[in-house]
Amino acid sequence: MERMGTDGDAWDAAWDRSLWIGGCGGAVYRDGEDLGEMTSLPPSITTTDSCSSAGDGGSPDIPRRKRSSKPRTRARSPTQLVRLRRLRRAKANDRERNRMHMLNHALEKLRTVLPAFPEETRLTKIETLRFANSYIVALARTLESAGGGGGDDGGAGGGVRDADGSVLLAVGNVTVRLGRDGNT
DNA sequence: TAGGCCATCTGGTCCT
DNA sequence: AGGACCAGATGGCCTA
Repeated sequence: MERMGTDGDAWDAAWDRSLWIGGCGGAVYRDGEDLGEMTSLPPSITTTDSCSSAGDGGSPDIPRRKRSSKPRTRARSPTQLVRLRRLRRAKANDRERNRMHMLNHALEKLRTVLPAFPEETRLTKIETLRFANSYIVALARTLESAGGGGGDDGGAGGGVRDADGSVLLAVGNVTVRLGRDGNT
């Protein structure tokens, strides 16, 4: 499997140009699984017969209403049902893939607004979320203390003003320096 | 080699 | 019926 880089502008460009898989054609079945050989269908897939009995009145005690000339669902052969199920799965996989890509894209954006780390130490997903949380708390504390407020719940630390006017923020076990112009 | 991280597939559930 | 969201399973890649 090819691993896709998720950094910044190139990713954005690819995303904007919709280069991501645009259909179900690319789906790969694990271990060459062939659903065509399935002998039973999941409960969610019902045959036309069962649908029609339920839909037309349910219990056998109740007199059946006159059948509409147009069936609610088209009759499908088992082969057609298997194909339909495969198609739906492939489409669901595609959507799920895109959903995760969007999630990763958002995570990548979040990384860019967090204080920079050396290139080699790219934050993992969980680290990014935790650090973002601590960072926000620390920034909020700094704002609060700048406005004369107080309060402390033992989480990320507040800011300490440096000699040159920049603010030192304790975010977890990392100290971040915010310059007077707001840069880190 | 074990363990961490990640992408992907999958089935279930809820909602429209 | 179909889409969104979620969590578990699986397998690949990388590093200590």
